[in-house]
Amino acid sequence: MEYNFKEIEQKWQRYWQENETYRVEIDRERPKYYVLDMFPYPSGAGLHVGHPLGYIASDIYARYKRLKGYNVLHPMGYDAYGLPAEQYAIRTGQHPAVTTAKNIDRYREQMDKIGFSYDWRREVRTCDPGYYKWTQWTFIQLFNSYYCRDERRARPVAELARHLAERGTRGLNAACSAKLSLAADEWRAMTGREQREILMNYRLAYLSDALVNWCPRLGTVLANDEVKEGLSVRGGYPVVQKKMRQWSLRVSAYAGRLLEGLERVDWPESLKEIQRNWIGKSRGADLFFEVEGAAERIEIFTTRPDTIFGVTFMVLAPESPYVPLLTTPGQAAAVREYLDRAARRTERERQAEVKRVTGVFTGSRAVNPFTGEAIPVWISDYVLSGYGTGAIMAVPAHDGRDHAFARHFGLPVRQVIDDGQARDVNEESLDAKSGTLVNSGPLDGKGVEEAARLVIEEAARRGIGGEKINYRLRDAIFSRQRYWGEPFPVYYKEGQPHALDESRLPLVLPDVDSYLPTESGEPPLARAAGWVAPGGYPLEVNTMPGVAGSSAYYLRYMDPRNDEALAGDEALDYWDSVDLYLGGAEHATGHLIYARFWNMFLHDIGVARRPEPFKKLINQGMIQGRSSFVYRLLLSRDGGGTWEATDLHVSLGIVRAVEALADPRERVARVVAAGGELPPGVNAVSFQEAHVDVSLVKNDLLDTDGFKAWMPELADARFLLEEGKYACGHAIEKMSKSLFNVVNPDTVVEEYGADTLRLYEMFLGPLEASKPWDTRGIDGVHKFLRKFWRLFHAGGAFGVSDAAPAREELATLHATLKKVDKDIENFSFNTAVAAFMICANELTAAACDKRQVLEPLVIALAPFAPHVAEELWQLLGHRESVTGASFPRWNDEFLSRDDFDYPVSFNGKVRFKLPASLSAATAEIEASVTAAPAAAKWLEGKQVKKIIIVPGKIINVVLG
RNA sequence: GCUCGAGUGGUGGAAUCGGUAGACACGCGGGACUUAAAAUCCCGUGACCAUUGCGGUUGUGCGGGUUCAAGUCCCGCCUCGAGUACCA
Repeated sequence: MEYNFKEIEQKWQRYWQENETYRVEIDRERPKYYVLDMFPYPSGAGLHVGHPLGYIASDIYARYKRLKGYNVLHPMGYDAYGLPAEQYAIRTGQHPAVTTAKNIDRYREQMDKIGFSYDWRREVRTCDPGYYKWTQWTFIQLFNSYYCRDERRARPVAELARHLAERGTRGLNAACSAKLSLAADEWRAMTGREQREILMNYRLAYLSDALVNWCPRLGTVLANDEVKEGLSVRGGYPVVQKKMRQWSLRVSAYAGRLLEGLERVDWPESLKEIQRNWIGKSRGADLFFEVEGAAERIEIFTTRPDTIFGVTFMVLAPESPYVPLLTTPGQAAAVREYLDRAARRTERERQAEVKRVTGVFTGSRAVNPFTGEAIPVWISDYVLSGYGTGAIMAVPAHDGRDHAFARHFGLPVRQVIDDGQARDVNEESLDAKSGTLVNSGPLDGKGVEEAARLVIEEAARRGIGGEKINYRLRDAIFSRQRYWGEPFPVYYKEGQPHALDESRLPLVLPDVDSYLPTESGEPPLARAAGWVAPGGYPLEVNTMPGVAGSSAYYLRYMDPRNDEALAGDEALDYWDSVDLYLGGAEHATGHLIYARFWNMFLHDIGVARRPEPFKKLINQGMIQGRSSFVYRLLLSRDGGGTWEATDLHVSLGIVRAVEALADPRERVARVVAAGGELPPGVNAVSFQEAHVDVSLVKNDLLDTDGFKAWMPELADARFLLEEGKYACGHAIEKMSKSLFNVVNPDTVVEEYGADTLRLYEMFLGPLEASKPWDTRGIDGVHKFLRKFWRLFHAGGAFGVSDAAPAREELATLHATLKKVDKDIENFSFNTAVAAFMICANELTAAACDKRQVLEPLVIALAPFAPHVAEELWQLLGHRESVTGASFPRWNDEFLSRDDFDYPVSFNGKVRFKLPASLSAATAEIEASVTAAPAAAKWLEGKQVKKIIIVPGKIINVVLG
């Protein structure tokens, strides 16, 4: 019987569906394990072979854990809100829900063909009202919470209001947008409206006028992680800074906890490093500078308080609130001109011109609190409004950027730190944080660290500053001016936002007649008829960003149909948190920060059971495309002045040979020699490289008939072959439709089967590595499956022997089981597949058909190639599914074969275990030691526990 | 610029704790079976030298170092990739 993968795979996929084999429920008798994939955005292009890489790996692990006896939660769903469906709606008028549902069906169909063990009853879609009810619910909890720094957790805003009523801001240590100081009676004297305005500064979801990334082409604001190098990540459109009234999440309040939490999770070090840099903790001081002739004090943040005696000027960000307060009438015109120019520039332009120094003097002077010296206050866009206080003290001698500014505007430079090397700080700044203080009055002679400490102490004593820790992480802009997203559960009363009553959730996304902004520039939701809360109050017309729906979906999978809570207590207690999360590293500064923040908040309010949502995380690499090329011959009759195209396509080897020649006549002759017929008068040849659809290419050889049929204009194509074959060129590029290098999993499944696809994706290389999809080599794993199948079908028909296996056969089996077990635990799936291949080769060579050997191998192979495993298991006479949850066979007994005294490890290394000392060694070992006198000498008098030898050579000696 | 990571045959990659470098697979060469093809199986395959025979030399980006022993550890470079980018 042949290995008929098509029949087998359809049969078992149907079986799993009909029997709900992967349905999972809470089971207190068994330990739980939660394996999660990052859920996909269902794009119109469908899945290509790169997408399932992580899904296959997590599926193998989930199946393996089931065999180990765990109750495995392994769900899948869709991040269904997003821009492409909305843009498609704008173009075609088709409702994004229709587009999305269609794409989801296609994704599901493709995934089903690969044989995943998801519990599909738990599927979630972020655009489903039953799902986003809880996204909206969480938003209301954020709106009604503030962050208490003393308790380091979120607390109800109602408690904050009580505190303000009793004691004002005294004794209050809370994350806040502004520096507020308020007495209790002041608070009590306020109107309700005024009080709400104050509270808005504390809420974890808050509305404020913020400087935001506005993308005119997309017609929406974007969060920092959605902008790269001044362009939108989606589409690559320019972004400008704009002041707008927007919702934000107070992620910055959690910066410290987000940083510390990284130490408790098992994530790739590189990913943690990215998050650490993004959170960007820096330790320093904040200091206040008086301004001559003004009541205002300028607050700055510096990491270098030790350089305070070197401050020769100050700089404000153009958007700084100090700017209007400190601009003198004489400078007003110049300042306005500078601000106008700064505001007009896109982020991209601003970043491109980093090296160009620009700025303007405010006319005001500040006073250095340590020297009493008056120093000018400037404005420049090299100071960012979003970091620190948006104002700095400039120390040109010890900061490169300040130095460039001082040089450009002729401001003084004063060295206050000496690193012991002769240098001129007028030429180049000395930025290193080491050396001895000079020109610094009482600090002279001190080291940098000590000086910094003394300045902070002195500032604190005088009430003009103190130690300060600053984070780069900023609050997340949380509203989008788009249609296809969660509506905010918010209405406006007297111009102020109020949270909708929870009983009114979900607030369902209404239909609109157009997905474009209104004439007055309002988001599409403003078009919805009757978009008002009870009482006629207008509802919010912004929608939430993508991260809203993707920040707690892993909790919802635990209890996806619960209408009373995000997830019930029983489910939360049992499933706890995600044990293994698999996804791409590109989400490091987006989803993976927001999800941690969101989860920490849900933990604070008693929903999530752990502060960290994802215990272990693995990044699967990207799969790139491998493009193929054909080479069309171009010829010229005037020595290369003008070229004319031919329909002759030349095989790669000939192209290479011709291109290696410099002389045009030799090149022409080479083409003719290869069999190319050229019209008379041709005196130069060249080639035009063109992408060819990779489905027409196999092992770099072109299917020439298929090529002719590919496009009408190629129907008359002719070929210049090598040994009867046309060889294509290739290059590694992004997998993309326009490069004709997209490979769909369906076509691979069609040709080789799902089990081959699964094995091959794993065999391609380490999970974390980025690698190109290269179909050459897929035959190798397919051959393995056929070989494995044949072990059970030695005489053509199925048949295994119940005879006792030989020692060698058992040794092969046990080496394989051990190796595979270890490799799965280390997520080294490529070497696990290799171990199966070695095993199959050895058993084939031994013509082994013993049940005792083959049966355990079926179990071990089941996580990787579940379809063929099920079929063989059934042929072996079992009724129970080998991949079902009720099949926990992968235990110590299954693996423990230490009783084998074979001194053979997997790579064929020979290991002899010796008793306590060398004197007890066998004569053979002594002979080896004699053959290596240097080693023997070194061994003299040492207690030896173990010696590893190869013939005539000692490789490892373990001392006792 | 700063931070992190990686460089191994013709190719993808293995060597998991410092212990026979190149597992496994592709490709390539040779052979068996076959009227033939497919499929399958066997042998060879880092480079150089020697092949009448065991074999010898060299080899993991470059230059040093530690060690009985280095792809692996240390120091200094080179190249490539990723993240970030005026973060005071």
